[in-house]
Amino acid sequence: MNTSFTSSNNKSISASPSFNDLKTLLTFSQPLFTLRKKTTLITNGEKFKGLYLVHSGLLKQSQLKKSSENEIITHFFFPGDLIGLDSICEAHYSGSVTSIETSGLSLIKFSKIEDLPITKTSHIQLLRILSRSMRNEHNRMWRTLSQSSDSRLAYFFITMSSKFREQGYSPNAFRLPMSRQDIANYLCMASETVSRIISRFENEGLLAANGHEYLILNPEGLANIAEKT
Amino acid sequence: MNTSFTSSNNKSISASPSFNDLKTLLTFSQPLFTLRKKTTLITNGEKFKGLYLVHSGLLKQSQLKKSSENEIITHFFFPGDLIGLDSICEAHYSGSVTSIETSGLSLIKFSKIEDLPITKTSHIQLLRILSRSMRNEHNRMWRTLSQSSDSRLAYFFITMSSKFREQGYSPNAFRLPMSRQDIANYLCMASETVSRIISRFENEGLLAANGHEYLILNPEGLANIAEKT
DNA sequence: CGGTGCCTTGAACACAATCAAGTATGGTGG
DNA sequence: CCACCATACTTGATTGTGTTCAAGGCACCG
Repeated sequence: MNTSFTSSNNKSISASPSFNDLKTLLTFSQPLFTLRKKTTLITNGEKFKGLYLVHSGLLKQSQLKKSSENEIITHFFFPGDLIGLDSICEAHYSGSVTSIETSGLSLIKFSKIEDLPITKTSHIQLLRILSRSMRNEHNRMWRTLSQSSDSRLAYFFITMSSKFREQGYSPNAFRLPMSRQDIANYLCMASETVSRIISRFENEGLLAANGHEYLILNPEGLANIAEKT
Repeated sequence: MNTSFTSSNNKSISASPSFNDLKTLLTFSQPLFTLRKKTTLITNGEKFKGLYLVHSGLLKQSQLKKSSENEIITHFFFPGDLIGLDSICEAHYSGSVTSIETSGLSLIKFSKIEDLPITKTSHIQLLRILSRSMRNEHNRMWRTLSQSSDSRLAYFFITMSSKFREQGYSPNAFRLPMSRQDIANYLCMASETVSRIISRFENEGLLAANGHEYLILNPEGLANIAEKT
């Protein structure tokens, strides 16, 4: 493995947008527990138990299609993310959630929203979080739908890059634990296509990839590709 | 025009899921007003003013892509639907909303969520509505992303059919005021593709289309196509 | 070492977009 | 009411992007 890549994303979570908005909610948080890599946290159709807060690691939420056995990944959960937002007010979780890396989690337990003995203010906070995540989803949706594979993948790297920047890590050198197949399922393409485009990006000097380690060499170039149809 | 098609969807709205959940909210509803066909209700980036309740007609919400001039339609709003749910807790609406048919609307006015002097119960109702619409969005998203054009269009007709059934109209004979182009933009395909598939469905005896009037002849057949990849 | 899983690369194919006519339809003015 | 035009819709031919199928490479681990 090439050691010129810096992999420094293993410290505990710091500030994330969710945290400031959710102070009240977090007082309900139960003790932190560890989930080994490639372990299922939530199975498909499981009863809603509350929200999970990710402290470390990486998880994926996926829907399995009945017809074929290929999955579609609807979310990656990074440290600071809340798992289950799309199931608040529902009886069951949607899809299944599995850890990609060994992850640290805590459960914010409530079976129904009414069980939360919290104030009007925190309800508004919840509303705001839901609303924001809805808009993000929406944004991601039409991007994925209407853009070429090239711009989707370029945008993916840009998003990852700013995620690391927000958390105080280098935005230009990071490790993504998910496999090519996972990235492909997230962006709705074949893993071969992901490989091919990454190779091309490397030839064009946009980035360097070594296994799961990535170096962003030309952020502007990537941004240009992400923005064009 | 073939008169064997029954077009009976011009009575006022009846029960819709939203209504039971939103009684409190609806007390804020301002007087009903009329919007002529092909008129803009919300321009892109407009300041958030509140939710609009659709009483009659049909509207579309769309994002325009800067690069090309083709739009992507993110929502159709039928009677009983609320416009602006994805912008609650935001300063601005997302995208623009335009009437396809002459429509009757009322505004539920509030600039910020805090302005709503409503109870904890109604906040929970709002949360529930947001949550549900988030899940529906999600569902639609992965469908559109991962299914073939055939199954997307088949699913579209099935969805429309059950929408009419829910509102007490015939699920097998209805009028859809939107153009082929609108349907295409909603499903993220070319209008030619919509035409072609509809023609094929007609040849296969699944449905009959005459302008904007549609007859569902074989719901099970359509459902089969919708369910397969 | 030999295995297993993941990734890369090549070649052929398929689906849907685009380009290009040609055909209805609806609205307007004479 | 009809002639006309503009717009929407349909259909065909061609192209291109991305999938699928297939083979080979590379690293990790026993």
